[in-house]
Amino acid sequence: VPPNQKRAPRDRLSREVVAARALELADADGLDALTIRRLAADLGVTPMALYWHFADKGALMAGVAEQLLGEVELPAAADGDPIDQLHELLSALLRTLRAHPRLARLVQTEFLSSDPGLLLTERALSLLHGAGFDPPRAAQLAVQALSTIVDLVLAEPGAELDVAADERDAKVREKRARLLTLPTDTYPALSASIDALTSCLDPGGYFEFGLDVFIAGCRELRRQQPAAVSW
Amino acid sequence: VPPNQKRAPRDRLSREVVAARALELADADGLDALTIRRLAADLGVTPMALYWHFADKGALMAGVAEQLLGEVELPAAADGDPIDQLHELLSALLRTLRAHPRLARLVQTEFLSSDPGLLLTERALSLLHGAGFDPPRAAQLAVQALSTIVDLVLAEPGAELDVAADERDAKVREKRARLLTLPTDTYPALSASIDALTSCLDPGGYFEFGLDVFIAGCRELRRQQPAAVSW
DNA sequence: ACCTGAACACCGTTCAAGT
DNA sequence: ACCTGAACACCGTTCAAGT
Repeated sequence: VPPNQKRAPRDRLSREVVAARALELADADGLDALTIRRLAADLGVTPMALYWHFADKGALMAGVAEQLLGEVELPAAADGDPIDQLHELLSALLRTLRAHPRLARLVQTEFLSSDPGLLLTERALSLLHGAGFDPPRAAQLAVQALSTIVDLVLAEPGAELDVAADERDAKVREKRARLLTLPTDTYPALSASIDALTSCLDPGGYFEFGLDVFIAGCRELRRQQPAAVSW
Repeated sequence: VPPNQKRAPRDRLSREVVAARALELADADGLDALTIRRLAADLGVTPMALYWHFADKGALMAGVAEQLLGEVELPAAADGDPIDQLHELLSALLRTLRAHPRLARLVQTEFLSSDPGLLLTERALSLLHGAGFDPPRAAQLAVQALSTIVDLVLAEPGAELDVAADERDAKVREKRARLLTLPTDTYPALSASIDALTSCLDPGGYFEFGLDVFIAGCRELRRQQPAAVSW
């Protein structure tokens, strides 16, 4: 529930201001709280006003995803190991998603629905091809790479992204409490991992390690690939 | 839209039959089509009847996830390389999710909310600990492993799991058509990968490769870990 | 071109009541 | 214990109308 700051009283709407406000709203209260009607009220306008700028809710969501992915600072094209460059590309995406963790879930399905998303995919794809993967494998790895980044953000221990910020602590405590009731004889490893599953002492290390698993997998599988072919 | 097969006329409801029918409904028409009211109508009962068996929709969803994860055939505990065993464990999950791809998205958030999910997590966790990862890293990798499997199912090219089965082909064609309009000079790699992004010639190979990336990453990072400690 | 207003179909859920 | 019935608050969206 954000401070109901009405925007500048009576200027015109546009795709950009609608998407930008939607992004703020979802940042604060979560994706599920982002409804046409709430957003319209927040913008001081009738729900139907939004339908002038977006065909339907799906288009609005795509617009929000576009806005978000537009914030990713694509690293300059360089030479050197393509897998190293992929690592940097994914880090750039990660930085943006970490700034808007509640929107990560949305982006998951919208990488191919806007220019910034397509550009990101293009870069990943081209780097993986440069690394020697054939077209279907490069395509698969590109998608999997982006998904992995999204998942890391969504699964950060203790983040609880599906509730509003002020309910987070309560939800974490409840989750911990439930895990603490588990019988330690049937769930020994789990019982010993409750802390690690419900809080993140070192977020930097968490994200680095998660990204490294994927990158290490790519490096390893590259060796088993035939030499690069042009497509 | 499934053939509206009313169930046996007037027997009692139970958590199990409700969850089972919900699973069938979501299998056929997708998760978004699984509403309390539709499910109730399908079961020949008032919406409110379901609230006797489940506290709210979230609990119903958790029940469906439990039903689904209960179908996973956990491999017998064995000795041998723990990472090999993890591979088998993940393959078992993959088999179940491939049989119910539209439910994969649901399962993503419910691994820790039912016995079968907890057992799966426990096994993964314990194998990763056995492989030499410290508790926080083992916990992270366990979660990441399960997420990776889910993502592979969700992202299978051409699956289009968010629409009903009979709309799938139309949606794939539309997606292809949109990608085909992209300028090939700014999206060269993407333009060359349209087939790979919209259809899966060899699903078996797709899933095997996707799983291998993760497993290879685990093997690689294990070397950089200190020796196993007990916790 | 841009927005309002009223209406529709659908949703999850509460609360009281039936058997 | 198990289910119904009526009601409420909220959704996305259509359609006609205003300026």
